[in-house]
Amino acid sequence: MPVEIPEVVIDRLPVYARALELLDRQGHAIISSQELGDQLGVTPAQIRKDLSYFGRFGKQGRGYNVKRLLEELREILGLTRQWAMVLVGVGKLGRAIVAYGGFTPQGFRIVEAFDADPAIVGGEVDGLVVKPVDKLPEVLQRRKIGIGIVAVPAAKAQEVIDILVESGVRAILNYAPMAPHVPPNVWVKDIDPVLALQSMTFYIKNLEIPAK
Amino acid sequence: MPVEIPEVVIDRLPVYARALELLDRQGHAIISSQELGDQLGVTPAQIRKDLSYFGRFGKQGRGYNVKRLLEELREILGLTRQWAMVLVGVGKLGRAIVAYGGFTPQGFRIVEAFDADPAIVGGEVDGLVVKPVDKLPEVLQRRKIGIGIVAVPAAKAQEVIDILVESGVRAILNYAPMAPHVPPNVWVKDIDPVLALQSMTFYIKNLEIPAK
DNA sequence: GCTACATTGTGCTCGCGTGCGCAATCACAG
DNA sequence: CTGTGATTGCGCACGCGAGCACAATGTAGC
Repeated sequence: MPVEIPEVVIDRLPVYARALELLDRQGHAIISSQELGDQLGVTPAQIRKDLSYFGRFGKQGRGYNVKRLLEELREILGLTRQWAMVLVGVGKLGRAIVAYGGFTPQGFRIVEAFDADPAIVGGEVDGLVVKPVDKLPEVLQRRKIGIGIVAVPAAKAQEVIDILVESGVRAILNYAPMAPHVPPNVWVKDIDPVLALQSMTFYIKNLEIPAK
Repeated sequence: MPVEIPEVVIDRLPVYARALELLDRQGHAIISSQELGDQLGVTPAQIRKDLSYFGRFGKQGRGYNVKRLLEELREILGLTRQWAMVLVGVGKLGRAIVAYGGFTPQGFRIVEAFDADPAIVGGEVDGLVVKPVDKLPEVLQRRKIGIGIVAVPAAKAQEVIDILVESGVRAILNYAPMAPHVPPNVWVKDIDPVLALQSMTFYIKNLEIPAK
């Protein structure tokens, strides 16, 4: 089974997992690819094809056992363990990220915070003492942390990313509005609401009356 | 020129625009597709093909005039005007979004804020008085606002999205962790850091020592 | 246990986006 | 004004992902 799995497929798996979590909480024991597809806005064939990369989880004539499939997906995605993360950049955005309650229930936890500004270093955010960026390599390697969150100004971001990569981080969640350069064994996902807005305006620009 | 333009192309244009802004600020007057591609991590052919959907902006043997191309892109994307937006959901996340300084310099401004919680309604955030969600349709139609930001709990999000759509909103920036349903003439982009993390763990799950 | 029905798993096709390769074109030097 | 060098614009081909369609298979009812 050494078939190369397309990245788009991997990107969809967490979406399926989330839907299954909800279905489970709602008490649904079984679901068909048709129903799941309707809920998520994808074709049933898409779902079946995606899942078939990893095994045969369904039963003909019935569908998928919700709990079972959810567990399989969590296993595939590596979500059965806790993930420790470091935050770099404890400005306004960084503080909002720390305060964001969405990570912890999914097993992601920020365990260290860093900043370059001496005025911020030493301070406390949500129980974490902010450390200077110089200490990043040491702390990362000692604690074997694999995920970094970048919330520094765009101009400083590549520098920070380089340090994270050199310190052994393998996944980066980048909030800085820039295009990161990383080696092929490191994964980056950008969180960029402005880019999202700027592409949507293309479609609506002719249809909206300018705001005064 | 009624050629259908792929959505992926539209998604890349803001990325080009941002790079050009930086180049302009740095004093570069001209840039080739090769150089721009190197900076952004895309192939030069990609950039040239994308731009060719909209016109001929370059000069053979030279490259692209940075200021000129930036202006063209801003025009294409509808970024030459101000965009008014409404925020729905003034909890912790909503407040962080209002406080986020990245929208305004790009011409996007939150001009109204709504919430369902009576304890929040009437309060003030960043100069905006929070209004009850029942007032959404009225305010949206009167002020002709075309963009909505959703920052309510997942369970309430579809309901809010339905109201936004009915009230004439054409673009939605969705921070709720769910899969929205909208008619084909409405555009949605999801901002979902957890999904981003959950797909990256697939690639690094075998390589990281579990955090204790 | 047999029949009718539903839904999966998958081979295959189709369409679209990506990138190649080259002709067209522009700047500049001499 | 002609030659050289560089870079664009674009026709075309390739590859990959999405979805169709059907055989395989499990379930439930009688």
